[in-house]
Amino acid sequence: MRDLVTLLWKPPTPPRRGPRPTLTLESITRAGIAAADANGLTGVTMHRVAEAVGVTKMALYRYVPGKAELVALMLDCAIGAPPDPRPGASWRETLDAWARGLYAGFCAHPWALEVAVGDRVIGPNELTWLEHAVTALTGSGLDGGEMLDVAVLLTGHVRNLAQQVTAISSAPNPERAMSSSLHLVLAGREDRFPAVTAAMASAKAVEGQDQALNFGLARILDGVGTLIDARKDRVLGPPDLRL
Amino acid sequence: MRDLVTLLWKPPTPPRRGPRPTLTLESITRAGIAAADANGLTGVTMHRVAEAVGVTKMALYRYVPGKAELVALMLDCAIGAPPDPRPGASWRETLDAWARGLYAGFCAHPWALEVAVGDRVIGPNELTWLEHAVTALTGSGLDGGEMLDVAVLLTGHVRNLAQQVTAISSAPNPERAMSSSLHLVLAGREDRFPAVTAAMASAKAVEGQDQALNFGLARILDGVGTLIDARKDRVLGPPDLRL
DNA sequence: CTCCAACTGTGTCCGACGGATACAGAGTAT
DNA sequence: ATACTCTGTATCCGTCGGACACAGTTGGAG
Repeated sequence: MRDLVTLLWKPPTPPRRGPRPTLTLESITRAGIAAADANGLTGVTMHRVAEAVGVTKMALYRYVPGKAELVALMLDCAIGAPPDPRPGASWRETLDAWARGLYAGFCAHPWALEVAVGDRVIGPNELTWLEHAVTALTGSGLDGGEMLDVAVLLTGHVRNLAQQVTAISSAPNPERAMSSSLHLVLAGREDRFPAVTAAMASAKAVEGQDQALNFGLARILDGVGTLIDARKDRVLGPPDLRL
Repeated sequence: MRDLVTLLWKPPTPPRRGPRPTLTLESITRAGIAAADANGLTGVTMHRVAEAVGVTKMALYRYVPGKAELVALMLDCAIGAPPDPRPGASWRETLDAWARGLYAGFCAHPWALEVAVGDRVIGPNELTWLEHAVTALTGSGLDGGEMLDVAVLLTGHVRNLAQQVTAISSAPNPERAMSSSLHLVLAGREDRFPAVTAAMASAKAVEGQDQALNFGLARILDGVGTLIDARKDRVLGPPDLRL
């Protein structure tokens, strides 16, 4: 059976002999994605996926070694390729758009959040996302490790926020939801958690669902900006203009 | 059966009649944590946990409605209470220590990372962590929503980094690992991902495992600091001293 | 053209797991 | 002492991932 690295990175080669495969890796992956979008990751069953593409469960194992590999394929396919950056844009603009694009992708496929964790083989689409982020920072004065760290930082924020938003929107009553379970638990215990209680009261409903995303993004990019400025200061003297 | 909110928030009340329960919610939770620490989340089975505490699988259902609730209890118990902040410390110092403490907790229980996602009932320990973060920011000039956003931002970064580190340390050869799978995939494809290739080459092995944590933490706190300064400027005029 | 090897999809089987239900025993209140 | 309540157990079921053997199909070698 083909390795996961091979599945992700090498184009599928049709065999020379025997009956033609009736399925495609991509059709299976698409079916899995559809199932996951509809019913979440627990809704993705070998049986269900096979049914969706019109074969028996065991036929899938001719294409994929197991469910874990299928899910990995689904992840890279669902995330897709990053959009081309606007030419001439600053590193900040580019990274901002980059992060929002990733955010949109995760919001469209909430199950991907549960999958994109831990030690896993990175797929071509995912690596292309990383490539774009590093490219945006190339020439900024940061070293390689710092560029990768920035990408990690942004990814983490995006994933965290996407989690929060999908959790809220999948709640029974998304309109009034705004961390309803937090309110529920906080009720009657305000004395034990005064700061959180005050913060929640002060936050009211002014927070749109994208507010936290914007906030964190601005904070992170501000922090990166000060680092870049500091690097430039050390090399070129005080800067005469800021972003 | 007791609700998850009740299990998390109300102390267990021994019943009035019938035989004494041989188990404790806490002993079961501890056994689950031990199993998860040893074999990961998939290693946590009702059967195994029951075996560890010396009863049959079904006996656990007298204490816990199901596996999901058990895992929720395990999470709140494993995270534990946050350490008391050093009195007199600045908001930045406090949040820095806060984040590092959370990081240590997640590193000690990597399975918790897979669990602390999505829409879930928050437990007392987890809420206390949040309370401490908001407390550190009280009086800084940020409004409630912003304080909560900062906590979310820091949590996301910590979780992301803990994920990365536990993935690396659980790899077959942690010494040379440093994103070994990335190297593996990148080999022979340097032309397709030039920026990432260059960044990895420039990053070499100088990056300690805590480097990315420190980097992101510094960036985020820098960004928060500039916001706080901006708020103070607007209210009090230009500040005469900085942190 | 024939035969063989390679390959595909199917049916059947198994083990692990989460959970439901019925039941027997233990202990307390009356 | 009796009745009631609660505990732990044994048994059963459905679902899921996966192993395996088998039959049918296809293309290349003789």
